Amino acid sequence: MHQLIGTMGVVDHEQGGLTERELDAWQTFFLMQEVVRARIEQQLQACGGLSNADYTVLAVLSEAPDRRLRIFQMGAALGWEKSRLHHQITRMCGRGLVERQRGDARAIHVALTPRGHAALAEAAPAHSRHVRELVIDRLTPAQIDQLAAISHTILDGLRGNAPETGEDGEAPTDGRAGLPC
Amino acid sequence: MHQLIGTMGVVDHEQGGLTERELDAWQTFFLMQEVVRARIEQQLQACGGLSNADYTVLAVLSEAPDRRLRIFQMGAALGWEKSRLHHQITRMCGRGLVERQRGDARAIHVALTPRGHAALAEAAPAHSRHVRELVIDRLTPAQIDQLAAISHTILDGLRGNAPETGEDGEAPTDGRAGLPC
DNA sequence: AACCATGGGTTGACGTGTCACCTCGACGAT
DNA sequence: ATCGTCGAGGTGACACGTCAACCCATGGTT
Repeated sequence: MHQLIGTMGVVDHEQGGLTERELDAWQTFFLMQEVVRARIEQQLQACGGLSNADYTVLAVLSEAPDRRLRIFQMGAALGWEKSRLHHQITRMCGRGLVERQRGDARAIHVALTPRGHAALAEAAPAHSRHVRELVIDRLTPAQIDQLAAISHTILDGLRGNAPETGEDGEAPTDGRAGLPC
Repeated sequence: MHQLIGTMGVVDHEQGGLTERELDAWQTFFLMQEVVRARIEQQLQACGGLSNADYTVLAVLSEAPDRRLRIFQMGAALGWEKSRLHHQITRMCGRGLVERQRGDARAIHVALTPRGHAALAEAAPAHSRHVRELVIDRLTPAQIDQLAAISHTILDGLRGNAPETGEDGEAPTDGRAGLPC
């Protein structure tokens, strides 16, 4: 089925410079990650009607001190944008999985409801069994460590060069004539 | 910033059974993949206004025999659902990146327009440079091979257990009483 | 006091992806 | 000839994420 034509066109080899091996690694990784993501999402949806985002939020909340967190704390914990989190929580509130609690001044907490906790408890075993089937059990212990090491390395690299959110120092005067490449 | 609380709650260790190392590998992998995805998307959007999906479609088309493909061929090549592809192509048609061509009987081809080819050619070098920065150059050659091997292994495993699209043999008579776990 | 900067939180519009369902021509069996 | 069905393609509703802008309380500056 999948032909692995992935993410890179002919145009690349000459100019950007990825060797055949690098290209293959990247394309295969990218496809794999897409498919794994999709499968996880489907499985979670099928057994319990949670999205992966739902599950993640529930999991983080269930680990929190009082089963509740302030939004920006969750954002920091998950590495999510506040806006994404807001929308997510709004949707989950609508389904009764979590609730917003306005603590006296300014502080808004998001708390796990009994319903949310039940949903998590019900979905968790099947979910981790599924992760095991799809990924963990396919790999040798050595490969699992390799994957962890690779992921850590890449993440560390990413922490360095931030996605330039108005870094104030770039092309100060020109009127955005061309593309910001 | 990121705290790696990832995708799994306390509930898991006991029941579903992932060891600490496995859990860490999975969570780190998942986070890494999310962040890499997001960065690639941002970069592509910033230089040339393409989404990653756009880029992929353009790349596949640019490699095709006559710079055109039938939709289902593209679907097979990319491993995408026909519906996703349809929406994607509709959007890209709207922007003049590709065009639909109705060949005499039944066959509908999607063809790269000059505009689409130009967009791809413009985006490609920066894109592969970016892939290099984010991923390839962070890893040792050995790690690149490991990543490729791991990805291939997982993908092969996935080809086996399909996502059960009406496999005709499951729970034939009951009225969907509980959850389909 | 008036001012503005910051940051937590919100909102809306938009692009993306999935699901379930629909159309329609081709083809085979009766 | 009619029916069934199969596969290519399309459609609409909805969930998810991102972006940019906004609200508003806090906490300095002057």
